Amino acid sequence: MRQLVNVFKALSDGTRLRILNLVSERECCVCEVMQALDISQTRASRNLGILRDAGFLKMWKNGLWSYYAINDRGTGISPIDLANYVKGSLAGNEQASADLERLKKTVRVGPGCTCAPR
Amino acid sequence: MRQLVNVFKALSDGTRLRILNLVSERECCVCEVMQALDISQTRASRNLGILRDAGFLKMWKNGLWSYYAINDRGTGISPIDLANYVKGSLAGNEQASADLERLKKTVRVGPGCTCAPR
DNA sequence: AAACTGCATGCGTAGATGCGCATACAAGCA
DNA sequence: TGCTTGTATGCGCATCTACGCATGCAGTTT
Repeated sequence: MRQLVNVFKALSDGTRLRILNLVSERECCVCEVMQALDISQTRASRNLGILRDAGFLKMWKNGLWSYYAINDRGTGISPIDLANYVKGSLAGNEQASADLERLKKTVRVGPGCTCAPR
Repeated sequence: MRQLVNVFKALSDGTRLRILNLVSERECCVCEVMQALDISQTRASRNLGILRDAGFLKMWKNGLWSYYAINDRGTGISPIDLANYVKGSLAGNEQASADLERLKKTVRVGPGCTCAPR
């Protein structure tokens, strides 16, 4: 659960989406990201690190430079099927399973509470 | 961009992931979510609203009750291909396009900065 | 009409987040 | 060994976020 939340947190920032857009094009070092996005070094480095920690990017060093690229060994994760994705990801989750169990025991509070959509 | 960020922000919370897990099972009214997740009414209502605003859920009222269900008319989005998804989503984005343009004009600062991975 | 019920929301607060500044660090060069 | 350079990080601050409390509101029941 926490891991899944962190994956989405990593994507919850415009700067990081822009970085992913860049790095999807080709691998980049920090200075290239700074220039391409016109952002500070701190900002570039920090957000690249967040994306790496979340599993989206891999990083390697070559001399003074740190290179970042899409992590092809990442955990597989599109908003139409995202709800389904979430459901699937929580399939073995203890808390989520418990939620589903309690859902079954849920009391339909009112008399008219029979859920008729549309 | 902002819209895409909001989609991910909506997913950046454990309570909301749990709610999605529930509502994927079947439509729910607020009181059911409260009970199944063992959370307050305020918390259930607010997070259901956030998921609705982000496009994940549809909502309809029936008497006193508000029902929520997966919005099947949502914009299509899945972390293996999520980076690719982001890239695709930003394809027509003005800022992202400008980023890519500036990337082309990027100066490779150092002499050894020729990006040799692995 | 009054009381009740399920849900939404303004407000306040504690904690999380983004990022600039300054600095640390490691690698290359003189 | 110093000096330079590309990158990482501790700290502080402004802002955002989640959520409880209290209350508002609409629909139902009596």
